[in-house]
Amino acid sequence: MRVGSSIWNRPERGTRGPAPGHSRDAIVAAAVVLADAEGLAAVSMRAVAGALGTGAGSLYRYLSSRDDLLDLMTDAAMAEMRPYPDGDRPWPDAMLTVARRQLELYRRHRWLIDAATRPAAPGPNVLEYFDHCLRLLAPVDCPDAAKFEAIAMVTGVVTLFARSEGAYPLDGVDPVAHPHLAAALSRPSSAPRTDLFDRSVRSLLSGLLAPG
Amino acid sequence: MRVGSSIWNRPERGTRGPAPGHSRDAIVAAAVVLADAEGLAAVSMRAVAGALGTGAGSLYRYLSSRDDLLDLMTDAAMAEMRPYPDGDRPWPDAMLTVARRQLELYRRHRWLIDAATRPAAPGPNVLEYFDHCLRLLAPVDCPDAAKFEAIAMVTGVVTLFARSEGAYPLDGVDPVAHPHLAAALSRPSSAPRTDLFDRSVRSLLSGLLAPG
DNA sequence: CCTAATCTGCAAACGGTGTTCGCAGTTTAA
DNA sequence: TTAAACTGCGAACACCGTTTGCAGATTAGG
Repeated sequence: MRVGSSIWNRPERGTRGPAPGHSRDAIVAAAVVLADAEGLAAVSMRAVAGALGTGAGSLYRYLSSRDDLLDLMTDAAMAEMRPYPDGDRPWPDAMLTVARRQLELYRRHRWLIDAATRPAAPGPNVLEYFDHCLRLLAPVDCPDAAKFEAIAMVTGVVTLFARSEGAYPLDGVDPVAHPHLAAALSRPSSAPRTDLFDRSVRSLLSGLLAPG
Repeated sequence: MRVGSSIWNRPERGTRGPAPGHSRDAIVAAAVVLADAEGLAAVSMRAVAGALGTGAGSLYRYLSSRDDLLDLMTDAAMAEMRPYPDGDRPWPDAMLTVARRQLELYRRHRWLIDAATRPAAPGPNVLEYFDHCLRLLAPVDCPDAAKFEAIAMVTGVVTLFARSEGAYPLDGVDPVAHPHLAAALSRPSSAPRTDLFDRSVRSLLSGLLAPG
């Protein structure tokens, strides 16, 4: 994890040579279109290059790996988190607003769930996200480390919810082997709780950011 | 998601033909050893077959795809969750114990973080896990749906913690672009909170399982 | 017991992937 | 003007999951 070799501080091109026919932004934009339409697995170097009318090998003039492309895609999507709410509301409300925006972002770009979960060096828009969350948490009286952890946990919970929205329901459970499970599944489900997301975020925040 | 074609109710072999030289369990065990040592990406059909002294194509006599193998690996690892705690302790303590066991499981098999996150039909040991959690939550007075959601959320938070333990620290943040972030990173971190995991799980449980 | 159906192991092949490399041509710095 | 550095490109490499065809072994049914 040498920061010097990261995609975020490597220049897009040198000063010599002919003008490049493409750009990082154009490549990333094409990859995002592809991922939105057909999922992250469809984002192959050949497919992205094909969308730009070139060959797979040519992309390596702009990126050093497919992982770089995924990092750039992730950061480009995080730019859609703007604008961030002001700090004039109670901080739990403001954080919940940010979390909701993020959940909508994950719905808009389902591939982000996988792309953002991958270990990677955070790009400028991810850093901006962290920075704004810290700003919203400024009135909270607790150690910085706890704030970091709380932000990371809220972010993670958003991904959990986004993931769960595409999950399959349980079915065909053996009532002998798993009695409690079968019983719970056989009971008619009462009214769905629409506020599950809000409750999760709020209880996590209050639990992790208690003063001390 | 036809349950009839799932790996969990397909017989391992028919009645005719010579005795097979391998077994699903042996294949899964070899794959787990490989994943423990070199990660999930190293679990290729060729590598697993090589560890068993055969060819990649031969594995398809026992499994129908690599996804099947990953499903079997996941369920095999979940078997290590046993034994489950009794229901004679307060349910938040019991659930926390289960969550801690799961975190240890994820530390032992880091590949499980990725394998279990993948959408898949739950195997018998995963169903058993759910069943035991529901048993522990039997004294709680709230809808079954809320219990399902709480269990899923606790499970997800465990994966979040397991993932975060392998993350890289932030570094080299521009104090002009991200003032709050740079300030928080420059302040000396106080004593680490060792009870972050417990607090997260407990606050989630209390927030999601409030009576009603 | 014999035949036919079925299974096993194996090696080769297919289409796909990310990535590297060499080459020809173009632009710029010195 | 020369040399360095860059561009695009296509072929190639080493993998990957999976399919297929075949020889040999086993078993079920008559």
